[in-house]
Amino acid sequence: MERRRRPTLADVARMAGVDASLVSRVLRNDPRGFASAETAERIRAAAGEIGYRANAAARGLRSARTMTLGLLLPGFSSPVYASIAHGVEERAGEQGYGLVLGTHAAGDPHETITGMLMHGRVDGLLVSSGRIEDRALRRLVEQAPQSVVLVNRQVRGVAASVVLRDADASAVAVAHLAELGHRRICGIFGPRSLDTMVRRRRGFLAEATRRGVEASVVEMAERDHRAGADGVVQALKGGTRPTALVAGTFPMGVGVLAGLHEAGVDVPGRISVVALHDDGLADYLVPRLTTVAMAAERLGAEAVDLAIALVDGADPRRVVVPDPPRLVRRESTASLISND
Amino acid sequence: MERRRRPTLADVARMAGVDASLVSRVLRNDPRGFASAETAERIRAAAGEIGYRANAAARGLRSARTMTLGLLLPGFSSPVYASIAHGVEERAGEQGYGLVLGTHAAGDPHETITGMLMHGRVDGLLVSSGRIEDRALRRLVEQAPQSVVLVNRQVRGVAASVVLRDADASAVAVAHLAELGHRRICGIFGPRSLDTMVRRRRGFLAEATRRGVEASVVEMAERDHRAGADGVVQALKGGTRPTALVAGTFPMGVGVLAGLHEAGVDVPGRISVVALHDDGLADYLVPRLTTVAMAAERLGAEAVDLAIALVDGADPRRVVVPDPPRLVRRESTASLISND
DNA sequence: CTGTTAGCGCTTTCAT
DNA sequence: ATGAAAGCGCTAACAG
Repeated sequence: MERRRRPTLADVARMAGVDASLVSRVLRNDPRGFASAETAERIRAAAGEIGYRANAAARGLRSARTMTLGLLLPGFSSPVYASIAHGVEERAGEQGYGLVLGTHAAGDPHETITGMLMHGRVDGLLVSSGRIEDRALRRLVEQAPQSVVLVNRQVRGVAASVVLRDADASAVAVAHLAELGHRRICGIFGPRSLDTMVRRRRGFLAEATRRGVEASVVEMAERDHRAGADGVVQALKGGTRPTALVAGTFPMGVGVLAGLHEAGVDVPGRISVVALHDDGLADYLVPRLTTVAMAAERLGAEAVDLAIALVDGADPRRVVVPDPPRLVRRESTASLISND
Repeated sequence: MERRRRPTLADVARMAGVDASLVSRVLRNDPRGFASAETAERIRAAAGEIGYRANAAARGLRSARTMTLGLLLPGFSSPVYASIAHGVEERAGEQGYGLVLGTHAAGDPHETITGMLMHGRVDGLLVSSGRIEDRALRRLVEQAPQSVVLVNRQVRGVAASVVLRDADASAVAVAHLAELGHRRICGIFGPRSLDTMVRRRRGFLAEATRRGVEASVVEMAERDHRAGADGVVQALKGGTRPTALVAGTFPMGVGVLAGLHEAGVDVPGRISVVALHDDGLADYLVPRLTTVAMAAERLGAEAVDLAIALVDGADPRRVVVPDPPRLVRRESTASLISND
């Protein structure tokens, strides 16, 4: 079977009886080179007929722009990453950018990311991963300061980042519980090596103090289902006997529910539970899980905008997505009926 | 701030006192051009010192190979897609291929995919999505028969595809339930427009027949949490009074559990539940969900291998991942204690 | 309004 | 074992 050659600019030019450069300008709507309406039409018709598509490599080589962004994720497992990826993809598409995905489930993460950037495969890189060490990131940014945006993370020495209002999200959770009458609340968070966790924890403690609520914190090494379930054991073991639990991530919230069920504790009868970050799954848990929704998709979108701005020469900056965290009340929280 | 130019082959060549073409050969270990050990060492040293990285666009332009594969997904939500993506990413990495991701959450899916291929951004395309219509796929394959691999899907007229043993997975679920003594089983599946669903349904009915079990089927328009929960209502409404339910997907299984809880039906006391496809979440549901695990990651890996083979000129073929579906017994299934 | 020219950085014959 | 030269397909500067 003959594999026919992909049509090139020259083919279109020949067909329309004009020069290739004119075809290039017309097809890109280059403002510096208007063709007569008639010629333009002829060119477009020719291009359409033979199904011309500009070769991305040639274009990239010439213009030193790939119109592609890289997104580095730790994996696809967590719903937050799924949301971020979705937001990134959508916004990138709107802006005419393609998306190269890298998870560093496999191989050396630092090699993966530097590779994408250094080979010129992408114009900018969105790094949304807690697993890459701060100093690797700083080194990378030294080499390519105009190309790296941190997503859902802040690192000293990296000037371009986008984060959510994590502290406020915790505050919303605590406020909700306090209004339901809870006076002893335990927060179960992930490791302090993640700055999201640091902010959520800080917001949690601050709001508790503000409201005169007794707060305790359990710190887990991970932030997945298991960490939530294991965290429950620790939360119940202490002498504080909390009547409400705040889970630092959505998966932890799922684990907390499972852990409490395992321990024979009724939710929300005896203990109320709120998780930070919302997900569609919440409606199908038993009981339906009350959450604090944050704008994870917008986080991705803002990161894309920032990355493109950097590529265009703008100065790096730190963005906080302004959307206020929003309580999604379901069945895992209830008024405290004193049971001391 | 001076943005220093990225080093090129010529830079390395100048530094090592040789020609650029030699540098190219040495750095790629081109078998046709051996340099003396000493020269090669000098070249490598120079490249290392200035941090030379081949420009992907130039390389792609010249060699008409991008060393990049495209993966089209409907989204990141479902755990199966997450697994497939993970398998694809890992295997692509091992083979030296990059990965361009496209979901068609945004925009016209057909445009998204043809675009990636037609602009020469990718050497091959893995399509793992039920949302693209068969005829769009056939049209695409006509244009680029050596570049498209269907993942977890088969379409008439598309010769390259990789699928799992869906029918066998259903059979494993039915066999398990039959062995526990269940004689009336209802399967809740997604739409018949998805060939995975057709195969799972067929396997379900075949195994039921083989074992002399009374089987009924509920067909839902979707295959997500909600479809599972809604499916339960239908399953319980009929006169068949099943003692066990098979959910066509993992999310449906989650929904089934939720729906049964809502209906006040004890699992596994009154009804047993099995879901097709496994996920880590299963251990954190109430009750822990029994599943049939399929090799979704390997599905992705096999798709990558097939795509690369096609690019290298091999003939398209249909692959069935041989790994047998495997029962993961948890708490949502139990022996039938007669309750007629 | 349109054509000419040069060259992005690399790989690949073909010489030597 | 190494070099010279051509060119992948496109865009951009400059002419006209």
